[in-house]
Amino acid sequence: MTTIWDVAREAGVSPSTVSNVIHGRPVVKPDTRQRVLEAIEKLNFHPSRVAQGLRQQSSRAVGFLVLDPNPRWPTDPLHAEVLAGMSEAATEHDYSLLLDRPSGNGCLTARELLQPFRSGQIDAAVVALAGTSASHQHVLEELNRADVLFAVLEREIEGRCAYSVMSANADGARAATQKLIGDGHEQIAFLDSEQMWPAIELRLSGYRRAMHEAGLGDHILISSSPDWTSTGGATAMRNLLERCDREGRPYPTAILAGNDVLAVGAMHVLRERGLCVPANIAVIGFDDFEFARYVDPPLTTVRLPAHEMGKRAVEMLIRHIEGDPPTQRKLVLPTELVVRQSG
Amino acid sequence: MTTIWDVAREAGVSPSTVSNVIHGRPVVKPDTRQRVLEAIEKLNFHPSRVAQGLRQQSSRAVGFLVLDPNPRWPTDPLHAEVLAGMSEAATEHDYSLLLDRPSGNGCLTARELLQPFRSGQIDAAVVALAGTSASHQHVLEELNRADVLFAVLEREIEGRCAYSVMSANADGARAATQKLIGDGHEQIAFLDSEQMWPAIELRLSGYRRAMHEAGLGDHILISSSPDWTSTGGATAMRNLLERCDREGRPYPTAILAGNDVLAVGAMHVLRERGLCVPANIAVIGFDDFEFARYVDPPLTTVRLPAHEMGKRAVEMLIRHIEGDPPTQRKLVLPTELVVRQSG
DNA sequence: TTGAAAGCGTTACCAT
DNA sequence: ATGGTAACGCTTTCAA
Repeated sequence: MTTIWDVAREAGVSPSTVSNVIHGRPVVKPDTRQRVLEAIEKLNFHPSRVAQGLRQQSSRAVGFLVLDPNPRWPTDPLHAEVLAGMSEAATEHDYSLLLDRPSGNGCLTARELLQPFRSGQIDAAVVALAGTSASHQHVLEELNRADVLFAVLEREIEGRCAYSVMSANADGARAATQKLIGDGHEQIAFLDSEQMWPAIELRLSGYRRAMHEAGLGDHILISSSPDWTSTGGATAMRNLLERCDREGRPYPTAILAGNDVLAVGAMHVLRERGLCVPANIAVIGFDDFEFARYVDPPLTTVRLPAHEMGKRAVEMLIRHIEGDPPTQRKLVLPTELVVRQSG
Repeated sequence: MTTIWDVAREAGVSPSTVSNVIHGRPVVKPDTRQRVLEAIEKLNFHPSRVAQGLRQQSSRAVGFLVLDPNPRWPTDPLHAEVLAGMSEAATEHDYSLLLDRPSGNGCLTARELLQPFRSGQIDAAVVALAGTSASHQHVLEELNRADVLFAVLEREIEGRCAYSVMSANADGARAATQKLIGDGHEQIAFLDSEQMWPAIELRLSGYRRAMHEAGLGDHILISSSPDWTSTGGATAMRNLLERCDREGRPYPTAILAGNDVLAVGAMHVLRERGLCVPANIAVIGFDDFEFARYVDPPLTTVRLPAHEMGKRAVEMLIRHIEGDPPTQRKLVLPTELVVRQSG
């Protein structure tokens, strides 16, 4: 491996000078700098980030800590979009991005959680929570107690080095529900999942609120998918219809799905049953993922600024690391109802 | 930061002994080990991966080097699936996963490319190429010359530390085309993209071959999307139809899309024009991404073992790192035609 | 403006 | 079975 010593020797200077050149410190005389740069080029030298990390006690890397128990989480469009945003911000600031899914089957220890921080792999992390508020409370407490730097997605949080980046989930769900109510719907069902997730609690509350506000509290109807896949969404939809059949009550005339992936599965089942969207049942999704406008009929949905969330989260963390901590500890980005044809 | 020295002091032993315990070396006496483990627990000690990396000249990290010029690459279902597979394998072997998209706007230098290796951030990388064979040839040469360990996706490669993990793209495309021909289609168009990509060259060749074999060489018809999004696929489809209109020739009766994402956009346009799939035009996709079975009509497509490719690639690399290099330098995984209803 | 040397946390060798 | 110590490659004083 080529080291800073090799470069120093080649350029006839000391390692300190090479270091100064690398970091663009203005102390070096122009022609010395020139000699050093040439040596670097000639020897094809890259400073060891590892040695730098050790010496400076900082890795210039941020982690993506995904607590989702689903090992295939990167294929979830929302996660992917967040990741893309994170990657963009990291690249811009010359930070590395480390993927960190704790091997834990869900119930992970504080040790596991803190390992990447404590071992110096990352300076900070963006945390994607899974489970109910209650269940991940301890995770946040551990992170806070450990005094590590992190940003949580879709969840409020206090703490010395804690940031939160959210979107207006409740508002979005409320707006979507109100839209349906405005269209004359009264039987509006919500599709969520047994796999809880902070944003879903908020979306659910927005739906509930809108229903109550319209005096439709008695019509609140929820069906849960086993997971966050389209197949799960189909299952939830089927269960819902069967429950109505069994209880002899009319089908809902509108569905608000916890996300677009679920909505896609639900629409598939409706088509199977010969139910027409939106004529027989209106469907609204959540997230506005890439395919929302390409399903048939094009999906009305609540747009979530996922890319921006990832980007902003990383930017906040990097600013904090570089000694210019954002004063805004909590960022709430707007959602927007995108009306297409499904509802 | 808690160091190995703190643990040593707490347990009343030397750092070397602590190190031996950490690595489970059988030289330590059981009760010494016990004392050390207690100290580790008590002090909440995590060995610094950075220091380990420096000392052992190995980071226990693999990189995902994505040469795709699209910064939103993680949202591509195929990339996401590969990433999921990589993540799974990395986690299993206690390796970290580093995301590495060279900031380069496409034409990246050898320096940039090798930086993560040379700087000790990663021990090896999975490389997702973009562009034509010719255009990325130099990238592979640089990697080979630098003697770094890597696995290329969807591209054959020779080299001391080079592996390749492919799927049977050409076979898949050929089978899909033959299926269409068997169904009586003669006017079969292929949708590709100006953004070339190794697998697409193979898919295209499979299509061409099947057409020629059936004596349909004159009917080969290709329309290119500007990118690999559904919107691009829609554009390519529109262009194709307009070209037929302009030239007064009949529309193709079948479409083989370069991937499912493109197929989705294409089907959208067909629906817009009142063309019925598959009655008027059959559509076959490629990849079998999650939503393939949920579009309307459910998409016939060629399944690609993307998850497994990512997983196997990382496994090969790790075996090589750990001194047990796989003898098989090239892995070809099978594709499979999944017949649903679109074609 | 440049250089010498200590130290970041760990491991591997050589002693004991 | 355990301990002392010199590296690993870099940055950061401090001195020249």
